[in-house]
Order: sequence, then structure tokens, then C-alpha cells
Amino acid sequence: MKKSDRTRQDILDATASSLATAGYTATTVKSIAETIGMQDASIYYHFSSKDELVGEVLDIGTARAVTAVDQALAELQDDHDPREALRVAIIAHAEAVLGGGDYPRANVRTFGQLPPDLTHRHRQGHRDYGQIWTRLIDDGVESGALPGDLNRSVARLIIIGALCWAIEWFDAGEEVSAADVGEHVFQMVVNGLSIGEHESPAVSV
Amino acid sequence: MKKSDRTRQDILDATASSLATAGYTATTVKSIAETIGMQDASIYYHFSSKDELVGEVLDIGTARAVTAVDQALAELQDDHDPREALRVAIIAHAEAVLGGGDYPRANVRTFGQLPPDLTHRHRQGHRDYGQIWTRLIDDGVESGALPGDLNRSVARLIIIGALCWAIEWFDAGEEVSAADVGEHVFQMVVNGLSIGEHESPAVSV
DNA sequence: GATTAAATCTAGTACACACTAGAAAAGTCA
DNA sequence: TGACTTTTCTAGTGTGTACTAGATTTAATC
Repeated sequence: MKKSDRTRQDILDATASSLATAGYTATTVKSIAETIGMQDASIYYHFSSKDELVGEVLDIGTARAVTAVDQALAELQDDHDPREALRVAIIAHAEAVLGGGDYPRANVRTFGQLPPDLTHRHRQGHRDYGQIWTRLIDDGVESGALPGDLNRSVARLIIIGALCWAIEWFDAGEEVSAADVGEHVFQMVVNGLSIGEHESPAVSV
Repeated sequence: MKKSDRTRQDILDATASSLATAGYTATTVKSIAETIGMQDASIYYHFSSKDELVGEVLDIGTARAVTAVDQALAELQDDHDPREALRVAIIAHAEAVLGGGDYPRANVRTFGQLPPDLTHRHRQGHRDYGQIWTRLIDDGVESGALPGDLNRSVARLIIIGALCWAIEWFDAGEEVSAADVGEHVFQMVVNGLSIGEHESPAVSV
């Protein structure tokens, strides 16, 4: 029992790592087996198919991202500014996806390259995740912190897009940290480029 | 001579369409041949390999996007606001990638799923394209329209990210047009969510 | 209409892939 | 130790892929 759980975990880790760096197609059952020093056939003792294995990795990735954001929001004070909630959530997402291990990265990286079955399987998970952002934006609009005529779904998708795309260029070794990226996205999305300081409302159009 | 050019164009079009909707892996030489009513082997009379064919499609996509943005900028008046230039460029990009045919869409859609050779081949093209945005942002900073302490490369990548990710959810049939998406991205990135109207500078923080 | 060149097809090769069956090995516990 | 279970391996299958060689057809030219 113990041995099996350990090996299973190794397989999941190796798959997550490969998905995050090489993508879905380049992640072969053989390559996964090689990284953990096994024969490819042995994988099938633990998982019934490649896609079941990949699906489980993606599930874990979604769960971790959701947990990271939920946890960050839970730590806020009760009387927080709705914009502060958005800021905290954006930074938590950035850290989870850019610096938080292979599982959430695998999720974002393979988005769009998955076979139809897997895409469909995870559509609900993505919808649930989108709900978090929808709620944050709704709170902002209702409290008057965000404009009432805002196209909320477009706003949500642009925020997520800016964050998800960062995985294509973000380099963990550079001077910009994952939290920095989140901070920048927040500043741009909520306050705009035109405002250098958070507190400065002066915009000349 | 004439026949060959025509067939060659059909192959390119079919490949662009398949790449834009199905991605790199699902775009097989056989499927391309089928869509234009040929045998797969006949493709190799016109192109020496799948990747040479795909590479040419991506080159065309890059060129079209660059042309669209350049043209939009060229139509500006000489004394334009640097922010207006950014706005026009963002909208032109959005229209090229979301509504402008299969070639630019193929480019964005397959980004991140390409084999190493093709990725490397197009790195320069992407860098050149990034240069356009770098220049626009630099102009904004130097003219004082954008803040001097702005992290310009992060800003550039966030703009491109928000636009590129839109391809994952944008539906041409919906009520939001490609230009609308561009307009939203511009509003958010330059003025921020907090401002409902373009002209209204009132931000209460 | 005959000759040549261009374009496509038929029929195949080689390879990588996910996956299977059954034997062998490793671990567990009396 | 010996019986039993769990885990891994060896050796293979079938399928889909990019790609090739050479015959065959279609088009262009004189």
C-alpha cells in the first residue's frame, strides 16, 4: 500500500513537471516513466490511461490555484476595500501560477492543447474558478468602487488573460517576482497605466 | 505554373484554418490534404515538410498582424496623443487576431505548442512585433502621458497577454466585437477599471 | 496530335505513440 | 522459510504519423 502511493505520487509529479514545461503532446508516457526510472508499461498499473493521469494532474492544479486565492481572501479583514480583495486575489493567482509549483503551471500551460475529452472534463472546473473573479468584480461594482457600466465578463477575461499569458514569458530567475507581476496587473487593470502612484487620481485625457 | 500557385495557396489556407481552430498537433498532413480533396503525399510536391508549411503560415500571420498595426498607426494625424496611438494599435491587433482571418489566429493559437525548431524560428518575428509595442510605450513615457516609473516590459507583456488570451474565449458570433475587446483592453490598461467614461478622470481611492 | 513538363496518385516505409498480456521480481506476513 | 500479494518488467500489438519512390495522370507547348 505504501509503495504504491509513493510511486503514484512520483508519477503525478513527473507528469505535472513535464506538462508545465513541455506541454501535452511532448509529455509521453514513456518520457514520464523515464524521469522516474521505470518502464512505460508500469505506469498503467497506477493509471488506466494517459488522459486519466493528465486529468488528475490538472484537477490538482485547479484545486491548488483555487485554494491559494480563497486562502488569500480569507485573510482579509472584514471591512476591506473591494479593490483590495481584487488585488490580493490577483497576486495570489500570479504566485500560484508563476511560482507555485508545477501543477497550476501545467494547467495554464496546456490550456488549449488538450484533446476534446479533457477539455470538456475541465470546463466545469474553469467555470468555477471564473466564478471567484466574477464575484470579486460584482462586489466592486455594487460597492461603487468599479463603474456600473463595466462589461464584467470581458473585464474578468482580460484579467485572467493577462495573468495566464505571463506564464509564456515569466522567468523565475529574473528580477521581477511573481508577486510583482500580480501587482503590475492589478495596477494596470484597476488604476491604469496613466497613474504612476496608487493614490494619485490625476489623469489628463 | 498557375495551377501550382493556386494549389499552394489552398494548402496554406487549409493549414491556417486548421491551426487556428484545432492547434498544431491535430493539424495533420492528411487532414490538410482531405480538406482540399487531395492525397496527403501530394502536399509534399509543394512543401518539403509539415513544419516548413506551418512555418510559412505563421510567417504570413505575423506579417498580417504587423501590417494591420502599422497601417492603423500610419493613418493617425501627426500631432496625435501617444495614448491615442496605443489605442489604435491595440484595436488593430485585436481585430487582426480575433476577426482577421485564420493566419494571425493560427499564430496566437499555436504559440506554446510548437516543436522547438519552429519556436526558435519565430522568436525573431515575435521580438520584432514586440518592438512595435515597446516603441509605443516608450513614446507614452517620454511624452509624459505614461508614468516614468513604469516597468515597460511588464506593461507590454500584459497588454499583449490580455489580447492574445482573448482568442481562447472570444466568440465571433457574440455581441462583443473584436474592436470592442480592443477598446476594453485599452480602457483597462490605460485608464483602469475604476474609470467608467474615457473622459472622466475622477478616481476615488 | 505528339512531346515534354507539371502535378497528383498509389503504395508503401519507418517510427513514435498509447496501451496490453503474461512472466518475473519484490515486498509482506504467517 | 514459504505462501501470498503487490508491483514492475519483458515483449509485444495496433494505430496514426510524417514522409518517400515511382507510376500515372493532367496540363502546356510546339
